[in-house]
Amino acid sequence: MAANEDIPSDKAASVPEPTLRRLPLYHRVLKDMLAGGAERVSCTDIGLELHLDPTQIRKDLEFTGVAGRPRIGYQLAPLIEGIEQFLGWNNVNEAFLVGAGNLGAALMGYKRFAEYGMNIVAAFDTDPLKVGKSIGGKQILPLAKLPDLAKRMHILVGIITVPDAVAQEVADLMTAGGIMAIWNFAPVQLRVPEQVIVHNENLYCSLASLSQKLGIALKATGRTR
Amino acid sequence: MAANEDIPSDKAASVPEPTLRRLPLYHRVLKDMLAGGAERVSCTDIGLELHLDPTQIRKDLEFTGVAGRPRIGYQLAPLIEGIEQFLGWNNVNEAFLVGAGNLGAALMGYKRFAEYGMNIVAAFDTDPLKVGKSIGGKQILPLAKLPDLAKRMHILVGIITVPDAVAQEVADLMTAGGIMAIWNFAPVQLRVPEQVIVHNENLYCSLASLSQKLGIALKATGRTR
DNA sequence: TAGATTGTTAATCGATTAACAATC
DNA sequence: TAGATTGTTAATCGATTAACAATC
Repeated sequence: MAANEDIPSDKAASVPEPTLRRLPLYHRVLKDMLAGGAERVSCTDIGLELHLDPTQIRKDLEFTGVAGRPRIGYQLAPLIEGIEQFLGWNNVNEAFLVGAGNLGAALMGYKRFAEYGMNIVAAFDTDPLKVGKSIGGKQILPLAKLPDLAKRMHILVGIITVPDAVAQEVADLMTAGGIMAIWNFAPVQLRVPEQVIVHNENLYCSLASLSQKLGIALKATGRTR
Repeated sequence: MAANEDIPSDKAASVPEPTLRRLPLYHRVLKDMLAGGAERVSCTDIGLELHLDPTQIRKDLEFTGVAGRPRIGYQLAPLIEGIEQFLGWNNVNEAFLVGAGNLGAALMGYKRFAEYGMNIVAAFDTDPLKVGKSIGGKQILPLAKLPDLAKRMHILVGIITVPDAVAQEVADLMTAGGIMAIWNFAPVQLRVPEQVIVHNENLYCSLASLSQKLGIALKATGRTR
């Protein structure tokens, strides 16, 4: 219990989730400003753009290790670079996507994922009509080949965009293939070995929050549905 | 400063966002249990399923107003009903979706949105090749018609699945049509009148969080990319 | 009865916000 | 110089977790 050292990796591990989710927002704003010809930026400027508190932004930016200068603000270019570095966007992760339906195709078409540190290198499906074709320049392969290929290519990220009923099965194939992080779009609680990171993108949960707020707002203004 | 009354609408307005996002998870688990023939459930059971703390679940469920009984737990059917009631899933909101690309098509295909209180009634696009067709039984109409139609049909929810560059323009059309809540999938900060609720579904932000965690995990286990 | 579970109050934890000295 | 902005510490706020009496 002696020390509470600032081992860098420990520090990185302790980044608050909200900070992690705000950094990409700053990144985008900063890029826009740079494109607009600016060279420097203050937290006040960013805050105005995103409706966020400048102090919070300053605290978030501190995690990147990029320093600003009092009265001057931050140099745009190094700050952008610092965020990219911190979020690991320079080390691109290769990913396999399973489920070449509409959602899968949409993700395969997100050209800018590569800029954000992820590159979908292939897709998998069980539908014989889809296998063999390609979307956005990425081949669709038979699902059965996933574990072997993942191992051979050292793929560490898997994206699940299949119907609920088969999501667990797909997750099993992924972990069998050595995949360490799963981005799961199926509204299902996946059971995976504990070292595997799962990120659930459950649209029903987002929707619930949105419609509950709308309900409250309508009630407040006296409207009814 | 006299009282701090428990006006129901005030209470509803103060539901913590995390609670709002967990309730749909409970709902799904409870539905599964009901389908499996169970009649009652304890918070311990739910917690085991979702890897969540039973006390937290109990606190969340309290918001719905459904009471459990010590030693017995909650009756499944009334609890499910209570969550649906609380989240407003009985009052289905009609929604317009703009951007009939892959992502838009995927959302139009989510058959179960209706169960979760939202029904996409039509889509809009500017692409003449898409206008006039339909996806999932929903017509694709020319974007220019949105404001009028939204007003006439009293549509209150808009979903934006267009490319970044035109998202603001679409948001403007939506607010012009009286839309009160926007579910925005474009990674863009929308400027809207302050009474309009915006929910950003920024996949880049989710991705950032996932890949940063993966980076940490790899560093911890000594692996490199 | 004994013990599991609810409902609720108190303690902890972590993130946001405020305050302010340092400084360019 | 004066004043804006950073960096950092302290205060506040809100959510999670722990504790425990009530009760079935």
